[in-house]
Amino acid sequence: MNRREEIVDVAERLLERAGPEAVTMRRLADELGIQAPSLYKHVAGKPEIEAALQERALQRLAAALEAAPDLPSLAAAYRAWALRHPRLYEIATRLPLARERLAPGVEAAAAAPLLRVTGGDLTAARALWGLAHGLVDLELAGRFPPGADLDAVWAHAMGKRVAPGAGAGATG
Amino acid sequence: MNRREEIVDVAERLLERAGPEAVTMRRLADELGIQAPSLYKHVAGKPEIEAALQERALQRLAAALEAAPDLPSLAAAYRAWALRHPRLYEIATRLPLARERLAPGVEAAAAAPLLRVTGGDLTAARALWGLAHGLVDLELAGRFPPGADLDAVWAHAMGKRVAPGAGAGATG
DNA sequence: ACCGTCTAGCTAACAGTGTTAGCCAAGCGA
DNA sequence: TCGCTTGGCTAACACTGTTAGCTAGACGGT
Repeated sequence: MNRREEIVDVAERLLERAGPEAVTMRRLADELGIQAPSLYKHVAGKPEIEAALQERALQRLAAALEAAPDLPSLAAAYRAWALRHPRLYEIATRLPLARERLAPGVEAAAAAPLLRVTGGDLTAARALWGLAHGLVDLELAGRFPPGADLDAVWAHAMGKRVAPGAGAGATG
Repeated sequence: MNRREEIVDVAERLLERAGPEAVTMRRLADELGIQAPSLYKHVAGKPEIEAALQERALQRLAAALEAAPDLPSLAAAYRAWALRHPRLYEIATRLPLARERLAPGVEAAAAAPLLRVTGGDLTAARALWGLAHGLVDLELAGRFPPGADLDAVWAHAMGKRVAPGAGAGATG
């Protein structure tokens, strides 16, 4: 339908299949059978495409966390989604949030599952987010030594809590 | 002395003063009064420069953490250094570790302060790193809402621990 | 049926990126 | 003095995002 959405679709496929450096204006145009400058008839520039991808990634992440009933399963879901969609996770998380371009409610929707698990405690939810994000980010960057038992790290981190009154639980 | 080190020096200054997108081969050459291709007489390519910067950043971070006696002051030192040197922190942490190019001991030196604070517990140290890194990374990316009380988040996170038997402590 | 306008494509071009090839002057050891 | 190595140089290539300007076709109004 919308050519703009078509462009973002292609960008998302390209990002997941070939990595961020493959998401190039000319490559996008190729994939659509047009020339690169024609993209600018539908999109202001590459940053706008990236912002659209970021919004999608946040929505996907939020959807993946929605079903988790408690802290351990939320942690597992968070990590699992990030590992399955590393490029999307990166773009969701590394890019400074373009809050103006972002459709309203997207940020809140992504935050909701964390807040639910901390019983509405905002500070605890932010700490939990930091913890989960940090572990995932370091794992994705290959920063833990090759043999590191990350399941144990997650279990330890979530078991020792961050959220008040949550129980311990193995993750993988 | 070594022209190679001179190049990395300039790269570091440029990175901190003008941001990563300013660290360009031609800009580096300009700063040294030579032409860009001449850089390749001393350096294999840009990735090598980035690896050298990453190594430096790790050493600087390790030095900043060295003096911290306990968990709360370590957390404060970690956050303070990252906020004061956001570009260096990024390059230390975002780049996949080029372990071969890295001088031996650098990684261990950066990890040591965390391990000390967790009483040698490797799993706890990794969880702690994940927590600190996640909080810092999200803060640097501007991902917490404008009014968020991050001091409280740090206090909560570190107070509720991750390391066994550490006490609570305000951070800012 | 014609006229005008808007849409969505096109080519050519620009400034910038990392990088390679090939030339050349200066220094230095045998 | 010869020859080699060092560290510069210019020119060029393939790539990046982006702009200007042209044009074919569709659509609506008179």
